[in-house]
Formats: sequence, C-alpha cells, structure tokens
Amino acid sequence: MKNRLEEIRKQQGITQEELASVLEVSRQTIGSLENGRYNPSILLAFKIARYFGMKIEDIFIYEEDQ
Amino acid sequence: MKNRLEEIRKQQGITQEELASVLEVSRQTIGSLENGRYNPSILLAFKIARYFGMKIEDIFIYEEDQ
DNA sequence: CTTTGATGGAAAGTATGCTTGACATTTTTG
DNA sequence: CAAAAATGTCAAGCATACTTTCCATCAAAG
Repeated sequence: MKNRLEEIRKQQGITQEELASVLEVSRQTIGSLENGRYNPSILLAFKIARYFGMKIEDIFIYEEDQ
Repeated sequence: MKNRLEEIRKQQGITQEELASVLEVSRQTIGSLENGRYNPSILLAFKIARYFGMKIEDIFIYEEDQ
C-alpha cells in the first residue's frame, strides 16, 4: 500500500507533530505511515480521511497481492 | 465501527466460507467481522471492498470517538 | 557557530488483527 | 425427523499497529 499522506499534509502546511496531535496518535506513527514502515489501522485511516475531508481511497492506494 | 458485511454477503448469495476463501482469510475472520468482534486491517477492508465493487466507506461505517 | 524546530529511525513493550483447531448450536435439506 | 451445511465462539499463538523513550540529522535563524 502506498499513500499520499506527506503530500496532503504539506499542502495543508502542518507538521507531523500537529497532525499527530489532532488525530491523537504519536508523531512517530505519522512519520512511520509517511515513510511506509507500516499501514494504518482502518480506524486511523478513517480519522485521517475525515480530517482532510477525503475518502480513504483518495489517500491510501491499495496495490494488488501482498 | 459498524459494517454491512453480512447484509452484502447475503445479497450475493455466498457463504462465510466461500467469501473467506476468495479473500484468502479464515472463515472465523469473516464471522468475527460480521459479529463485530474486531475491525479489519485496512488491507482486508480494501480486499473486501474491491471484491464487492464498492468503496470501503460503503461497507464500513466509522463512528466518532473510540 | 549555536540553538531551535522538524524529521528519521531504533528498541522494547502493549494492543489488536488473524490463524488453526476444536466443538456447540442453528439452519437447511432430503 | 435425521443428516449435512452454515454459523457462533473459545483458546493459544503469531504478526503487525502503535506507544514511549531516546538519539541522530538537517535546515533555518539568531
């Protein structure tokens, strides 16, 4: 799975720390998502999408197979 | 989080076991999702949505707070 | 050059998603 | 009704999401 999180966050002009704080997760979680170290839970994906006023599919890009 | 998995699966006329097999997860996983014992990973949510030709948001309903 | 703010990333621990296996209960079918 | 199919659910174990703590790097600013 890829995502456009860093791109979208920077468009909004906010830092990883600010986004983390709004979403009530740690800064490392945001950094790890942006750098592809792991995928978000579906709850966090919903929170992120809702915060940016987008659909999950607009931010997270599912790629076939594993 | 709520979901319409059981409803949508039955509309298609397939069993939990058949759906599980197509999605390459266990039957217990499908049963647990339908009965709300836990939420799917985002990868499984994408697989489910793609299988039914729907968006994640059409199947899984996010509810505020925890 | 030194400080400060933003980011990258490792390590260890907790929470949760998912598996296999087993058995009980409900629903369907002959 | 009796057998078979579908579903509910528990337990133990593994994988992964996320946390806290800590340290390093880099850019901007004083």
